[in-house]
Amino acid sequence: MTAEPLSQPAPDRRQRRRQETIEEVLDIAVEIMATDGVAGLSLGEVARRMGIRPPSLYVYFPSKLALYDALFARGARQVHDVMAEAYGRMLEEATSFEDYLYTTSATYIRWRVSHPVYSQLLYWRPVPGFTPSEEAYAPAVAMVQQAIGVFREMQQRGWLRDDVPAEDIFRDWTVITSGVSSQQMSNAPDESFEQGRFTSALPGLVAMFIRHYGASPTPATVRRHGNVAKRTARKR
Amino acid sequence: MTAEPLSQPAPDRRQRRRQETIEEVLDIAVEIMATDGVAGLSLGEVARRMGIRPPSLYVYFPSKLALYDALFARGARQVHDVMAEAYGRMLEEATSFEDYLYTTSATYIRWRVSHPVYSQLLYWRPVPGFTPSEEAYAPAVAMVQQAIGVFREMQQRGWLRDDVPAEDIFRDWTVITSGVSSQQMSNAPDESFEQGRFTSALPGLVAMFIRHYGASPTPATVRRHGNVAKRTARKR
DNA sequence: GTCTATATGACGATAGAC
DNA sequence: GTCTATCGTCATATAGAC
Repeated sequence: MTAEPLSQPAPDRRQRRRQETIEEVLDIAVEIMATDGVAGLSLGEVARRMGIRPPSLYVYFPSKLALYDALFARGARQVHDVMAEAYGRMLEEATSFEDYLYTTSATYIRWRVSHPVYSQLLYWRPVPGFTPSEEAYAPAVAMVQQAIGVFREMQQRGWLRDDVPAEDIFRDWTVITSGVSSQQMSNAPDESFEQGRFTSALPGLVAMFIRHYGASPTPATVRRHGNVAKRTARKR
Repeated sequence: MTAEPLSQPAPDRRQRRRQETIEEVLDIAVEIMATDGVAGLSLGEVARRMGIRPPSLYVYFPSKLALYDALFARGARQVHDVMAEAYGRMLEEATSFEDYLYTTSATYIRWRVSHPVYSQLLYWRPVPGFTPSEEAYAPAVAMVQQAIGVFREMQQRGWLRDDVPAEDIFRDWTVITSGVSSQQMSNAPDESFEQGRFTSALPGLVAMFIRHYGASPTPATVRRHGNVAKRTARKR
């Protein structure tokens, strides 16, 4: 019948405090991986930078692999959220397939090159013995499904060829986006998205892709979504 | 004045024996990295599999990083040699830019997906603190220069647009080849080049690339190198 | 060139006191 | 939830005998 004594914080407050500590561990882990490599993460170094002793970390993570899994989950959720926002917004705002494709893929590539640690953990699997759990991986699956759904919508708008399955067109586009990200991070990791020697090739690659996969607009499409005539293939 | 005693082998023979041991170390190191990850290589495990003790390895490599450097050099030289052969042969045999581009890039991607360990070491740098020496890196530089030179030759043959620098066109093409390699190794590393879900997209990507960067053949070009009319952009 | 012995240290993880 | 103490393992690397 009495209120919670001050020395025993309410469960939700304790929970929140715990979550804050977990976030701090993840932040510091990312910092360490940025300098020592993804596989160079060590619990001792995390504890040292937090000003605690290594065994205390086991209150929050049962093992080092569990920490990697939490990092994977965090990265997958972040990129999912960023892309879900971009997909949704551009579905409303895009005036052409070129507009849609450039904006969303620039968002994706910018995230990857500005989060190289997550990018390596999520896409390159450099940690021996670590495989992400199904829960951690789920946002990545959702992101792909949403992206394919948007490509289908593009086909229905008449912005995209519909004689090829949306899955295949999307697969080809992932080759481009992952190629730009990979080349930029491998060859010039210190260049920003704006000045990168590979990221700056993106507009040209979008144009190439649309010349191949873009559909000629019907008059109805033009009326609904504006003039996209510039996308039409030039005769050589 | 006397011949070399049997217990003191001639210097060249000793040298050869030494080189054989070095090659064995490299072979076993690759085996270990294939299962334990590139960063999971350990000298103790190498020694165990060779049936020797860890200190004996220091006769051949002064440090673990030196071993990584030798592995990098070996991989860079291998892919250089494979590609130099392909470039040279296709310069003579190719009947079209499509023919040239598909064959050489298939060679490159096949090497990468069938040598995932070297591919990670050369392109993803997963080892904390390791940077390849200039000598080890040299074949990679030579390979890029040769490839750009071939693209220039393609421009002179009239197979490739010459209103864009060969360097830029080649950069765009590396985005495609590294994208296919990266996606295939990340998402389905156990699929072969022939049946891979991304590698099998290569012909379509070649077609897309040529639709954008291919040049219309002049009559003289056709006379010299055969009919390439099929590469001409279709009117939509 | 190979060995034994050893220096030196990090690592992940657990037990149990407070 | 944090600590001390510790276990067990493995690592790279060196010294010096044979």
